[in-house]
Amino acid sequence: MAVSHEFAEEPATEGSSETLASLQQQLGVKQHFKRAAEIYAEGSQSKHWYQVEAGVVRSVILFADGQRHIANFNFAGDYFGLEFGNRRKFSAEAVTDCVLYRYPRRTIEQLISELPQVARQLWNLSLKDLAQAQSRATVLGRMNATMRVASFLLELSERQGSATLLDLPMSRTDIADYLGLTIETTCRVLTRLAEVRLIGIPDPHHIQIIDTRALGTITVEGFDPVREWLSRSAANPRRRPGTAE
Amino acid sequence: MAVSHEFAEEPATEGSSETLASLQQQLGVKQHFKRAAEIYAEGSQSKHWYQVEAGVVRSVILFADGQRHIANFNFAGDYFGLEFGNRRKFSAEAVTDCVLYRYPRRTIEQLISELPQVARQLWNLSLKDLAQAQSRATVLGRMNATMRVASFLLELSERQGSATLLDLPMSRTDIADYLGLTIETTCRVLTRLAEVRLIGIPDPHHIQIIDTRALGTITVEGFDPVREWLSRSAANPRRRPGTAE
DNA sequence: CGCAGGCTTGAGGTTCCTCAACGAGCGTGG
DNA sequence: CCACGCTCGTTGAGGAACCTCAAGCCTGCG
Repeated sequence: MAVSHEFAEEPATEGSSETLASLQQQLGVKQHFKRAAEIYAEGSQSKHWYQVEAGVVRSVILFADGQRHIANFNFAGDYFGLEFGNRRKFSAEAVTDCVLYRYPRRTIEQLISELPQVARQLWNLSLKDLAQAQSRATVLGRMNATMRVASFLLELSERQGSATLLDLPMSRTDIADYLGLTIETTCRVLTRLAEVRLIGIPDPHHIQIIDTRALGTITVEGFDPVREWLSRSAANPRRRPGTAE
Repeated sequence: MAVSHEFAEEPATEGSSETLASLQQQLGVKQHFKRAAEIYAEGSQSKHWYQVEAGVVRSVILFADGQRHIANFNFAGDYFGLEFGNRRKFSAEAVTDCVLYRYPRRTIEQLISELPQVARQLWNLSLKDLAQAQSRATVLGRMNATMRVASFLLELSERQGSATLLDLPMSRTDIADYLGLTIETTCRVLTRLAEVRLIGIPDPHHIQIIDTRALGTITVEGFDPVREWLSRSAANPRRRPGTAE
């Protein structure tokens, strides 16, 4: 029931989001998935699409050589599973226990012809996904490890209402596969960001963002405090403030 | 009542695309752009969308540190410039001299409400762009330089009707910025692929694909003939690759 | 002929990956 | 209760891949 203000951020839509949201009672089937459960498999028929009511879902693709790539994380309110073509290009898995609404795909045709507003909303959802996918392509194509992690943290922060104490429900491996890094590099960067006091890591699944602005500077300008810190400590091996030893 | 046509199958562009295509005479304005001309600028208002009639267009984003990323190349028949939000996130530039149809964005609203088929087609275009953007994210996130170049050549081949003699209208710099590599690395990989006889390079803007299957193997399984060739030539300088032993 | 721009190639350096080990948390069973 | 195995996260050492810097080449053009 707590589903209300999904994609109401941009004024681009004329406040008609009620139309789409109101459908979930009529058409949606509520489903529960345990952590790590598969919601649908890569290559299977795309007969449904989904909305996350609670929990987190990841879209995963596996390579022949064993590599894994995560295309997206879907949080409460997000829609997913709308694809072109009849075959899934990614599998969807529950990162945490989660609750989903499931919609039959074939009703889309009716929705579109009967409710132009819904058609517009569905299209807008895809356009937003497109913008996000393009943004990720630039991240993966042009950013170094520190920038990628910083952008991930900021993205997560936005998704959580600009919170500074972030909840990281996914594993380090998930983050690495999302950012095109190895788990080791991901770990190291997080450690370094904590060492330079841009973030705090109270426990592996929570991150306190201390300096949002500096994190933004990293992603935009490529300034790398990790490297900065390394050269500083090399030039001036005096112990940094804060760390025991 | 129910539309029997389920979902558009594989041949998505054909069949119902007449509706959308037939609009270009009524609504489209034909425009010409010289090579390297800017069609629209990053940050400008998105008041139009386009279809390429002839030539090639690139979508470009610039970073504060001077880095450049190409989100997409658009060839004859492609649509581009449909975005979420009112501001361009990328600029569009003519790779070659080109001819475009320009459509006013505001007519979309009318089209959608009056012609559900058109709404469906527009949405499908975005879904295809989305799939392609996600595919590129995995390429940039998980493939090494050789795999990226190979996948680029195959993509180009498909776009050109599975041709084996490819036309490369864009510069090496463009390719590098599209693949998230430097121009030097791009050059080197192409040279190596030619040395191992997977491709031929009659001139810098044409590439002959000699072994499509092997190129596919590179992208799918990660097998790297460049590396293979390097180690072989080190161990046995006269042996030619291509036959397993 | 000289110049400019795009392409190619080489040498050296940096980043990130690979391999390896270790520790913390946690459920299971003795 | 502790021992044990297991997963996940963290850290270090060394190497590979790619980038940076630099030079040389080719073609087209004034």
